Amino acid sequence: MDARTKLLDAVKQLVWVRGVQATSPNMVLAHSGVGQGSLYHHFGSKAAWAAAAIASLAADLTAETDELFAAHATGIDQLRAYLSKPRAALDGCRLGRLAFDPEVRSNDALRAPIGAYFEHLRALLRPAVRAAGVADVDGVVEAICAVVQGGYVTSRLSDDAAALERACRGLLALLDVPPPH
Amino acid sequence: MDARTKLLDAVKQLVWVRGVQATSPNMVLAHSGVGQGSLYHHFGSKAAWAAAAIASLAADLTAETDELFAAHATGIDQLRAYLSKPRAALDGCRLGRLAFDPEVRSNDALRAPIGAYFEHLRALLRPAVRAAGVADVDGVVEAICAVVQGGYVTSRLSDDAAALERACRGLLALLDVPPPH
DNA sequence: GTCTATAAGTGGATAGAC
DNA sequence: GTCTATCCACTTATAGAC
Repeated sequence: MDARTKLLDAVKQLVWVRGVQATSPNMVLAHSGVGQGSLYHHFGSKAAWAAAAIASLAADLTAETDELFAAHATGIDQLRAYLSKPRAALDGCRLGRLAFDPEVRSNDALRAPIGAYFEHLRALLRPAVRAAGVADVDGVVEAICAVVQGGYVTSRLSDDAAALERACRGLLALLDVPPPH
Repeated sequence: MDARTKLLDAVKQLVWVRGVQATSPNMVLAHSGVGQGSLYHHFGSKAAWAAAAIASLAADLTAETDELFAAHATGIDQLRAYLSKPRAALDGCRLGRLAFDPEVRSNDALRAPIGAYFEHLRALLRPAVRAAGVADVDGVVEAICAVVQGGYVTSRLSDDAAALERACRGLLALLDVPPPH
């Protein structure tokens, strides 16, 4: 594995668990086992490696989400699958957790790929929600995105991994989608 | 206004807009107009002033939420009021925005008062949700908390203040609560 | 109580040798 | 491409005078 790959993997991991602001060049070096010279050879600045990591995290999550939606034939099955998927509630969503990171807030190059992921997610959800026969399609699409992101938040703050599951289960009940098996 | 009050007000404002990790003693001095000696006289450390600010922000928000619930007689009206309340979507919830702040995550004295606020909110929501006649009361209570917190997240990441409103409106529709006026 | 001075440690980056 | 050395600013304090 070349140095650039090692660096990018280390940054992705650190950004997921600590965010951008709280990740320092020294941490990246320690976690990647690569030297300082290499970091600044492959990436010109902190903003550069943070942007590369966020773009890669967004690509990963987009691919996983596409796969999940493609694996189910009907809109109802897709909604059930999306809202019942196992999630590491206390770790946070690798993209959503960055919403209030000061360095993400102040740098549109970091924020934009995350916004694009959510726009893509809304596009996947829209036909599924329409199939569920609700009246306010856009409102329910946004509520589904929000319940997952907010579930991560309340789980973390209540130190209770079950809160996210409970919120998703509650929304499925309101959608009148029967739970899995 | 004495120095301690000026300091606490400045810290509360900074923690709201920047979080704990990204707020430095120097910023607190600049925003309060107070000298360095006073800061360390009134608060022994960064953790001390951060804890005082979070406790005070939690007390403020608890009081506002109690007032909102007390102002409405029926559970349905309370749910409508809670989910239609105007919110500064792009600023973030003053408590929820701290969920993934590294200094809050690593310090239970900072996290606990926020967890207590959400527990109090769940207790307010529970009878209202029960009155709405849903089957999965705890699930729907958690979904309501989560949709608000997640609405802040998707609003911020999509740079679209309307996303939070849309999510709340969608959830109200699923709850079969008619919108305000 | 409030001030100024000082300090050890880290963050983010550059320089120049190999 | 990778290494070590060096740099300045800032963070989080502590010390001691007033």
